[in-house]
Amino acid sequence: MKPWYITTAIDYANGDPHLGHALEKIGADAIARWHRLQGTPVRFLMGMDEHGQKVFQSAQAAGMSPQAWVDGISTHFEQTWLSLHCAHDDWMRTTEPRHAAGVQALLERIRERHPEDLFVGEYEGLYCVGCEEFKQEGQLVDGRCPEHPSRELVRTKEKNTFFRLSAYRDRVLALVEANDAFRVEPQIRRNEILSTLREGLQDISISRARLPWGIPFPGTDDETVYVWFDALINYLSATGYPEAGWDAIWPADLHVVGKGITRFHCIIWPAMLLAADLPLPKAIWAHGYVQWGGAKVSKSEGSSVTIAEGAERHGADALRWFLLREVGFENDGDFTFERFDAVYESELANGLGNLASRVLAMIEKYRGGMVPTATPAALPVADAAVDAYAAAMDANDLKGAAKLVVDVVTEANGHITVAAPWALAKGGQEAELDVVLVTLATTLLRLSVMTFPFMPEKATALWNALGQDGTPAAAWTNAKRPAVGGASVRKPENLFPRRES
RNA sequence: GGCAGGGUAGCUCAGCUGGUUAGAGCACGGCACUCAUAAUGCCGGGGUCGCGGGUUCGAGUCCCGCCCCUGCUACCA
Repeated sequence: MKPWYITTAIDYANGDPHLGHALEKIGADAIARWHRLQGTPVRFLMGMDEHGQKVFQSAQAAGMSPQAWVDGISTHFEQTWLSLHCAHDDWMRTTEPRHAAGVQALLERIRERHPEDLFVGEYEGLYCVGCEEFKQEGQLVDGRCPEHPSRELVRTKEKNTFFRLSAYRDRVLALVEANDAFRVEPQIRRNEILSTLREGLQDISISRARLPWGIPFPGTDDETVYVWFDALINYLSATGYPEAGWDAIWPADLHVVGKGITRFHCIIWPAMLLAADLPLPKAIWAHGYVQWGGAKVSKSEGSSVTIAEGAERHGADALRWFLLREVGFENDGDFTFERFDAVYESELANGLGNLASRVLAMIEKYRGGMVPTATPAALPVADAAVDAYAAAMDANDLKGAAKLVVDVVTEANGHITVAAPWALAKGGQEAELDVVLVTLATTLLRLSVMTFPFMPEKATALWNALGQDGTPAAAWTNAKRPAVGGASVRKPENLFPRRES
């Protein structure tokens, strides 16, 4: 059975991972876990983009070989994602031989199927000797390189191989308009892509002369593949392409990317695949950015919170929860410690954590730790939340799904007040008390399943506290029809301890 | 400049095709309860709905103008 194949953008090996990267990986991980929750085999790809001018320069500046430089960065990124409980199945690095093989095979395939789409042309631009790279008009300040204002820019010509992107404009436009086999989401991003396509496309240069740090361009002496063209292909090369078996994984079901790189994923990448006569990914999801006190967090130089600081505050799962619940996976959102602390305390410590604590304590106190086998009472919000949650997760509405979790917690707390189990115990109303306790335990079981994609460690702790073995990783049927009657519970350490202060 | 999306309580946001006193969560104040992580539940204070016109019996919700914010308009990655 073909796995459900999800990818994140590969990060450029030229700096440290920051919260902006983290949102993407965590969101994609939550989506991957949601599919696994339903028993679907999933393949989750993450990785690193390790070629290009800037990497080469950074390595030189650090006095290292490019490979040693990217080796260190790759390890650092992967460890960071693992520490945030992102459970990828494959870690692709564009400096791996399997990737170079995929890139060259794809180029050769395009040349074979549509030879007219690859042609030699001349690239002309303003070259800064200080930076050793071409500058765009928009990058210039007073007609000079902002990094080296004392140097003259040199108008230079370079022979490059071009990809006839313009030839695919109509087909890509039709696909994006149809929004069926190839979907661009959310809609605001789709609209941007549509307007870009309607304005028309230019052919793009896809090779670089004089840059040794890259994949050799097939059929040339000294050219390397332009880093973006190379990078996009990682999604395909990670399937093993062109080795047998790649089509058991490809096409991707979802590429998760940042809103800043939709042009590459929604226009260039499908055009490349069309040129190669290969299937297109089913969907692209472009998330927004994390801001730090209203300012951009990405690309800045440590002026904002680090991932380590964020994870240390209340734990990795709490950081995951906050990013998906408060920042969100569609629009931009703000990260502040004030907000993080407030959400942690109200929703996790006082909300979910305290609910688990009081319910488990009552089951221990009134029933010796055994969940009664009575039939649970209906809780309208919780019962409806299961389907609503599934719909939200299917739509990548992680914020909405998280809100449903909070709604269920709120309803359960209200139910306790109304049912007053302590009064039932005092009055000897044993049957009624059984119903209340099994209803609450059932709700907790549901919550442990629903929170698993967001907070896998905490969800598992709750699952185990309810006497369940293993993890809720594939337990969606238990959310729909939870059965905990007869289970032996044990109250765990506080799931979400309040902060000492 | 063009295109797109926004500007609603201290903060984060809901408000569909215009209609009774503009809503939620957090924060804040009061009350209740005791199973619980001094948690929870109930009640309450708090808003010129960016600004100015207009249409209408009636506009946060439609039209015009203006101000402000964000993104896309780049072969940077």
